Amino acid sequence: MPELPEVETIVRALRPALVGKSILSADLRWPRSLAAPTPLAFARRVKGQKIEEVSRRAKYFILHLSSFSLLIHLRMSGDLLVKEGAYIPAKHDRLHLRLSDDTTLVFSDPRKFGRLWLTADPEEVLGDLGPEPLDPSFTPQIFYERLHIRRRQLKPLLLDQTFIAGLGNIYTDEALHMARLHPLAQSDSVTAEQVEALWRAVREVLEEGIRSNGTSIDWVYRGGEFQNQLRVYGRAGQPCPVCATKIERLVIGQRGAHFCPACQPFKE
DNA sequence: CACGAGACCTGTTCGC
DNA sequence: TGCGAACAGGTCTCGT
Repeated sequence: MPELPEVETIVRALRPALVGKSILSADLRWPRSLAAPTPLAFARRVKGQKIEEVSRRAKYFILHLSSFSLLIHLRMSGDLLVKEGAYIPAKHDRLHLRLSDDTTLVFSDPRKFGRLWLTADPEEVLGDLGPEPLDPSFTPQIFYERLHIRRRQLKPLLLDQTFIAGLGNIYTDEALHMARLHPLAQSDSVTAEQVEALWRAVREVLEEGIRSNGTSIDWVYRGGEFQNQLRVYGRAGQPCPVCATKIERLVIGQRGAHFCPACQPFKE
């Protein structure tokens, strides 16, 4: 589920419920969700830690603890919620953190792809991430340079978290459509004007997504509204909102890519 | 370096 | 109704 806007939505929702609380105990219900350290060390180190702040980097949720950072990547189906009082574990719960105000932070993850890291040095996990697209330091000039250093198809490149951090399958398709660029276009052949359009589109779809509290589709529902504004994602066969041409779907890098063949013509 | 395929997982939906 | 295939918001690793 979660791309940058969904993770940002969760951060904003959970921050007031978590900051200032202490962790009384951990119940790791699916050990393989934990990337590091070992389950035993995790339980020992996390106990008694105070939650100082909650933030996000790319699609990573970050709990800043007294002496560690707990990083959580939700991958395809992960979710984080805070439950009040005595809590009955649910089927897909992978971690419970019992908190000092009689609440429980629950990491739920049906597909078990999500990962947790408890580390004193978050850079070990986050170090290879590319620029944060909504950060002021991410400029069209930097974007142009990065696009032109390599020769890659645009769609897989935008999904590459070392190239740009936070985009996933929905928002890349939406951004490429808004910028009128074909998902298979070569990164080093986009003009400065096209880069400018893509730069603006990436930021616009992410900001729109955040304003809508993210996208909720299928059985994973978070209360977001952005699914009602999708222009191409998941709309194969339906009319393009701009020109009414039928949206097409291609598989690129094993991911579905949705685009309008008229608005996003393929050259070369 | 760029790209495709396979793995990791469970659940839902679609076609016959 | 049943049953297998396809598909799903992500990322890693391996082979060409």
